[in-house]
Amino acid sequence: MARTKDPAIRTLLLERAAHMLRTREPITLRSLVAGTNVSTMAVYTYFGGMDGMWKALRQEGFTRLAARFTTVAESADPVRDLTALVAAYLGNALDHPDLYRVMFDASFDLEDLKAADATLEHLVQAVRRAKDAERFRAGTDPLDLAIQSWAIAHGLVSLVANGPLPPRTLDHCAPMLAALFVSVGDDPGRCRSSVEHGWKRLRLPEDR
Amino acid sequence: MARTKDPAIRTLLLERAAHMLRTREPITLRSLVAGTNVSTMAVYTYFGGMDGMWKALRQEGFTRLAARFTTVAESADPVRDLTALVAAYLGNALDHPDLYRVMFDASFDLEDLKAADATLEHLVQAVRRAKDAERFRAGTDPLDLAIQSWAIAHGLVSLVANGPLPPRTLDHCAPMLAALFVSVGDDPGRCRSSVEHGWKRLRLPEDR
DNA sequence: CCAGAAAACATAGCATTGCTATGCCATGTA
DNA sequence: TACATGGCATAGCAATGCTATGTTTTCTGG
Repeated sequence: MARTKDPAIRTLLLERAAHMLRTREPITLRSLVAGTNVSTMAVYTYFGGMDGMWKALRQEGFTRLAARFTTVAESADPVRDLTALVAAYLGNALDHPDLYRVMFDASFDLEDLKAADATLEHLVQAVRRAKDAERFRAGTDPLDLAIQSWAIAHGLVSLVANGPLPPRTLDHCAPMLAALFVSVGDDPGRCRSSVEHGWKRLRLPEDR
Repeated sequence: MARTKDPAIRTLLLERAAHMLRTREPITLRSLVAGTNVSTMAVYTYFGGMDGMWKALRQEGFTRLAARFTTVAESADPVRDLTALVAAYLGNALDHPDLYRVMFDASFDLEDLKAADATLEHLVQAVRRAKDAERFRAGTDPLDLAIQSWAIAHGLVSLVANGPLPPRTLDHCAPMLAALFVSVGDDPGRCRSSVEHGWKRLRLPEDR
């Protein structure tokens, strides 16, 4: 009945946007389509405008984060796994700092919230497993502890990604997580070991 | 030898910008000077451009934060005071959420860093007093613990101010701080009491 | 007291931004 | 095979930040 959209163009634009974000090129409507052989109108047919493009890019960021979370294998030690998830969170943010900034920029709408919730759910599950393994007290709310872990990770990484603090600041994450886990009932000795093992998954950049 | 700048114009523009930020009006070069009887050039003579204006606004934000910190009276309980400082931090961010967003937006330069360091120093001093009072272990680095407290506050408040999480999320701050303080040696019972007393200073908005 | 100069200030115009109006063309359907 | 629908290209719009240029004001040196 009519011409159909080509999804390849959508991903082409998104990848180009992500690339320009990495290379610190300013992303404008015209600079985005320059070089490609699509016109500015493509941005409107596929995203409804630049705002929609930024939103799609934000979604892409959460998708990548979720993908990275799935690479964290489940072990017999759920506290280790939880720490590893947080380490993966930091690693993802460090690998794509500009994308991370975009993800938590202004204008969080309902769809973004769902994406954020989906990634948060990974943490919730890990907390739940730790609670089932009786590492955490029975009264512990998995969602609460997941949010607290998230807040620690996000607080550190956003202070680092936005400039105020140097990358080595992220080393504070492990002891902070350990303090948090101990406060909800984990044995200090075991906790330290679990966090250390989980934390090893994070590879920090050299230039810090 | 020449005409001199009128500092009143500078503060007029800054206050107007802060007001427009609160009322969610888009701040553009022309909209900023509209209504006032200064021309667009004033923005360039006083700030060197819109970027400079945003930077000045960021500085203003840190100044307000520092002013709020000074309202936190020193008591005999340094852990309580430290908690009260963090509560003041959250309160300030909640009172001026848009200004807070601007403060931690992109483009942190050296001057912004100094302003941030100055406010961080308040926390460092509080930690130092707590350490002197032997609430924290001797090996505790005041700067480290201050940064960790900052990260908790910033993580929570930025997740709230940017949308993903509801305001009541900030309630997590007190237990997180307590967990952190206990992890560096404070007695759990005393810590809980101190944090509770310091936390009371925060007045959360009703609509949460 | 008064020229002169330097800096604040006003006006106008520039390139660039995101967006929309308009027409063309490809493609799936009847 | 005709046609209508929606993707696509072009051109142009208002608004943005900024700069060039002239005017006015005010401090200074003689």
